[in-house]
Amino acid sequence: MAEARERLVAHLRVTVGENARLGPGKADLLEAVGQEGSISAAGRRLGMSYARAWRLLSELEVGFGRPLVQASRGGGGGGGARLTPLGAEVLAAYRRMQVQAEAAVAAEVERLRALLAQPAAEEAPAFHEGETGTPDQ
Amino acid sequence: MAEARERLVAHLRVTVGENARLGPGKADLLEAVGQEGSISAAGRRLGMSYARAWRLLSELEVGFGRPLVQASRGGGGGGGARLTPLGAEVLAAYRRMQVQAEAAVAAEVERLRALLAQPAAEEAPAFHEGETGTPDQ
DNA sequence: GGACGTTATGTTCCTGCGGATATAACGGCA
DNA sequence: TGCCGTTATATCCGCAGGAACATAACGTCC
Repeated sequence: MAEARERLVAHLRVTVGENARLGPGKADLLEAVGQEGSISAAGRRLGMSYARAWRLLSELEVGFGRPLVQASRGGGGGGGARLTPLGAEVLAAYRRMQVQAEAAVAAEVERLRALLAQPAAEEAPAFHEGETGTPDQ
Repeated sequence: MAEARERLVAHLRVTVGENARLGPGKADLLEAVGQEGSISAAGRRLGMSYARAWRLLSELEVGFGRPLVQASRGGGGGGGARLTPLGAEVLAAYRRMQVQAEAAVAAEVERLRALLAQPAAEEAPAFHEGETGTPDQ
């Protein structure tokens, strides 16, 4: 579900507040944390180090002003992490946006794909002329 | 118009063919080339080196199988570049997708922005339990 | 013919980012 | 009372990617 990112036709990155940026990577990470119940397990599943996973979540927390993940040390299994209500809400919102954006874009992508398939159709070799709108600056 | 990229709420990156990836950076570059009539002038305007601008355009050409920009050396003003019909079409399609995606996403972004504004509303401190779905792997 | 500005590459240097590693704290559990 | 796996940091290292620089070719204009 995270590797499918390679096959998405449209990748979406949204800027919510001033510093709160959310893209496919952090969305997948939130999802993995919610499913695995652990930051380190989520990192392993996504092929990233715990340190990086933690840093990404920390960036989210800074950006949103409060934590999207609530973690605990010690205890059964050593500890764990789960999404806060805010975290779950943010993840769900991102997934909805992703679906909507992909739908909104599908037609144009299809057009582009068709253009890409065309075998070039010789274009007039004429061109040039030095009208450099605003030369140096 | 290129600096406004910082203020976009939704950044869109589309994958058209196998290797043809198009995001805000290359879209702005295509636009600048079309307006300036020169790769180097476009690079200057976007604050990137000519080498980088050329490399990005080359990536596009490889990805789409044929050039989106037609350039010429020598002549009045030293040479120049203009968008091919394909290049203009691709740029226009990307701008349309960007607008549509942003519209499709606007409502959810507004919801998220509202969540971000909320002053936290104390959340139940209860959590934990060690159900590590798929532990190591 | 020389100057000029651009295209078109290659090469070298530098820096930021990610990965790996180390360490400490934590708290159920055997 | 150790043990264990996790959270939470800090530090160091390697490398990819960008910037800067160098060079050559090109064609029009003076």
